Amino acid sequence: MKKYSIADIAKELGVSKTTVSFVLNKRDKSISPQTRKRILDFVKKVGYKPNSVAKALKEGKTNTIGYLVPDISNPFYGNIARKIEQQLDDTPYQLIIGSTDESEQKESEIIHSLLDRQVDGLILASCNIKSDVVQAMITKQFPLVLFDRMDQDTSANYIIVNSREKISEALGLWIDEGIKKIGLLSITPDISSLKERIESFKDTLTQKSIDYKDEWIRTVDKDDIKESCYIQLKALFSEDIEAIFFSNNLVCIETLWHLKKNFTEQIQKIKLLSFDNIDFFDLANPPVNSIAQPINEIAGSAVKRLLKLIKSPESAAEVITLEPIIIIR
Amino acid sequence: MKKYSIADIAKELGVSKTTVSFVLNKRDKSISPQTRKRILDFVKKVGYKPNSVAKALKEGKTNTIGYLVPDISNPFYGNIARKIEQQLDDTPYQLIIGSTDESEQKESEIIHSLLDRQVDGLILASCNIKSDVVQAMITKQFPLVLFDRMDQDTSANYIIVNSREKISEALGLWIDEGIKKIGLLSITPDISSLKERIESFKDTLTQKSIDYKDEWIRTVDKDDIKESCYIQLKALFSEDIEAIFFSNNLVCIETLWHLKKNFTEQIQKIKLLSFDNIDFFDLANPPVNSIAQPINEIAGSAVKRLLKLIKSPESAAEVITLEPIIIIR
DNA sequence: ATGAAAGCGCTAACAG
DNA sequence: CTGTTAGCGCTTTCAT
Repeated sequence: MKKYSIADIAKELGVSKTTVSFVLNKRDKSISPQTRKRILDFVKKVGYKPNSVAKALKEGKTNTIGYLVPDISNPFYGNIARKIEQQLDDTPYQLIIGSTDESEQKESEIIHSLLDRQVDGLILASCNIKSDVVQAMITKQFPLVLFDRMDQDTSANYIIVNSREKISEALGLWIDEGIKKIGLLSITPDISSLKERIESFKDTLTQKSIDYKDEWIRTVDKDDIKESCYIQLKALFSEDIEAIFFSNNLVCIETLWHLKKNFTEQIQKIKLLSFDNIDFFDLANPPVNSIAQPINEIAGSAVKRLLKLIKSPESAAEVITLEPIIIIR
Repeated sequence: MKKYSIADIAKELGVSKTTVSFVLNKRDKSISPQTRKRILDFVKKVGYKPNSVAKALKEGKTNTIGYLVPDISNPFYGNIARKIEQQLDDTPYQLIIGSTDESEQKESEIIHSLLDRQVDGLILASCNIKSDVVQAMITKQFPLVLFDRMDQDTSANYIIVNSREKISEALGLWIDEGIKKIGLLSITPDISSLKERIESFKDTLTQKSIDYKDEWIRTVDKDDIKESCYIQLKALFSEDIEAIFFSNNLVCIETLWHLKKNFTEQIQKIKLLSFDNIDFFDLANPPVNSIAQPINEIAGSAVKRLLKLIKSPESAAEVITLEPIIIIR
């Protein structure tokens, strides 16, 4: 079964490439029904498939979009990938994915590769928005949607989640119950969203006149999560903390593990609230309340915005703010 | 900052495209050092990047490979995706991913699209290996690696996991403890791997002279997991089952949920073993033993085999069998 | 209603 | 050591 090109078909049928191309692209108006039928029949018979690479070269458009995140196997990014795919389902676009491993170097390499491949747009959770590559894309008005992380100094198209109010609301629930000693555990807060969550935590407590000590706000070293988390937890428990807020699910998961292995006596007492939901929090011991990022909306807005940008790359930068969802268990 | 092509560079520098192309592709041998330097400097200055689409058209090779699975947000497929990416890291290849949703129709559409895009190879967890598209790829010797599912009638390149022995071994542990009444819960077993796991279960019990009734082997309807799982569990518990083996993690997770919500009295008694590991099984109540598929090896073998096939597509079909790992908790 | 031909950006065989 | 040129498969303008 050889591979047919438009030229092959044209030759075999004794017509011109133009005619074949017209028929294939439904610019039929000017083609006689007989010719059209002959072409269509032949195409079906030999199972002709257009070569999208050639088309892409000609049209300067590949109908692919890039999706670049720190780690595609992280459920948060994985679920968004899935939703993006679904959004793209009835468009001609297909997704190229990449994981950066939080390495700026790797991010830059992949972006370059994606750009060389002429992707039509990019959805990116960047580990450094200030990097040359990212800044260059923005300057050149390359269709780019940033999510999950934000840089205040950089005006661009963002999809961000407003953590402030929901964090305040969720903590308020505890405070209403009479809980006073609330700790915070975060992974090294080197990206904007984590910092914001920590700020919101502090602000909420201040605003609701709940005292807290700086020792109750602790950071887990991201290069040694297990050990570091253990140390921080020990510190928190020694202060008789009643409840812990986690700036993301990584530390919370680790904490659940330590509770089971090393702090069983705490399980009945401690209350947990994590930013970023995972279904398993429902089954955990103790159950974990969470503030879930709206995966569907993030994916939906990102795609919608990106397709718009691909159509009109010069449209003004826009920040889309989404609300997370509190899940009480 | 305009976009430069090789032709532009050649013109600006008063040399020919060939010269530029040679320099860029390190076929420098015949180019004078001065010319080379001039070109290299200019290229760096204007930030020239080759257009891979044009290159792909010319060379008939896109340096992309497809990864098509039922659901990229499923941790099993997500983790494999990640590992594949890592394997591909120091090759020129990039991954295009897709989710089929277990729909043959969707699978076929995406495969067509990938083929039109001239992907150089495909790693596929097919929902129907007997389908026309898949069979056509095999016939045409398109570089294809199948994993996770197998069709006995189809000779092709497979990466499969040998569930038999480890299932037998893991069940043996229970039997040695004196456990006699073991049930099985599976999602509708419409793919080869699930069927094999169920067979292994039966064979093991028979071989070890452990009686079981057909009512202890139950199927959860995949279109209504929650409700159906509840019904099947009720049936199992009414038979005073002591332990349950799950053919994959989906049903096991659902069961953990039901145990917590509807069968709390069973939590202390029941033993669980699931095929497919997730880290959370460690934290679950009760803890879940599991038989983990060797994610790294699957990804590694798949990539290795595929790259080989891309180089020599006519090489004979090969079935690579990997061993899972028992995790006791 | 149909065809000829140019051109997208690149590589490489061939010529000089 | 460097340039000319054809061609990858497609779309599209301009002729006929």
